[in-house]
Amino acid sequence: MQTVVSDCPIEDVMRVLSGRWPALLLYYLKEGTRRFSDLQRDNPTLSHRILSLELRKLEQAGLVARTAFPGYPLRVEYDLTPAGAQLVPLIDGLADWWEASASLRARHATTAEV
Amino acid sequence: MQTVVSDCPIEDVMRVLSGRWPALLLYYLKEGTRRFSDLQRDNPTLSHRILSLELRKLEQAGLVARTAFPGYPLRVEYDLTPAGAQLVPLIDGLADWWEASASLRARHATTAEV
DNA sequence: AGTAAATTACGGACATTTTTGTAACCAGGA
DNA sequence: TCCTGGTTACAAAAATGTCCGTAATTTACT
Repeated sequence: MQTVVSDCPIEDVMRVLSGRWPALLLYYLKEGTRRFSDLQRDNPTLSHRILSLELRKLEQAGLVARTAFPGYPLRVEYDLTPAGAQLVPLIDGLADWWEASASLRARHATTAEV
Repeated sequence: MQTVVSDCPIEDVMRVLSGRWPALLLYYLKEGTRRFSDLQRDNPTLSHRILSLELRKLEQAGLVARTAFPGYPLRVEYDLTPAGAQLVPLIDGLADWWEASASLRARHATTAEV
């Protein structure tokens, strides 16, 4: 997913949102500021290395802001940027569509055919 | 991206939309009925094997309908299902958000910092 | 006082799994 | 023979994970 094959902006969007974690992380962050370890505890199946990589990706995309505090045990906080906050309702929309269209999808799904 | 780690429907949504092709294919299909070979020509960098797999994924998810006609040179048509058609505007929303938030994202992006 | 251990947020090397792609093959007509 | 819409076997690449190390400081123990 590195080369661009169309000029649609949707391709850039999916480059950032693709994968299991980005949308989920945005969901956790929409609740407010979270520390690295909070996010780690929130989803135990996500290794800290991947968490780190995903956060960096979201940061570079400008959706998440990282704030590091100097001090004893390190402390780093993550928040949504304004752009990230704007995105959240759109993702909510997708989730709502998924639930609302469940019967519609089931009717047309391959596996549902008799 | 096969195991479920949360109970959020967004995870199911991303399982279907993740990757470079799903959103793009929906975009082509929103213009109307497309044949396999049409979609192949529309994006030349997509191998016909992957096209086949992606279409099958979208079909199983109930977003795309496949219609095979009997006959000489095979003919198979793909269309959006009602659920798929409902999804398109949401994807458009993401694309719009991406363009509208460009400056906002740039301001917060890691690489933009001085 | 000295030493060991814990905490937090990573980074690097490496292994494994998943995804994506390539090449070749099939059917059944025109 | 070519066309269409696939499939299968195999190869490459990308995503994801495990394990270990590091920094600086507090706490725990003796």
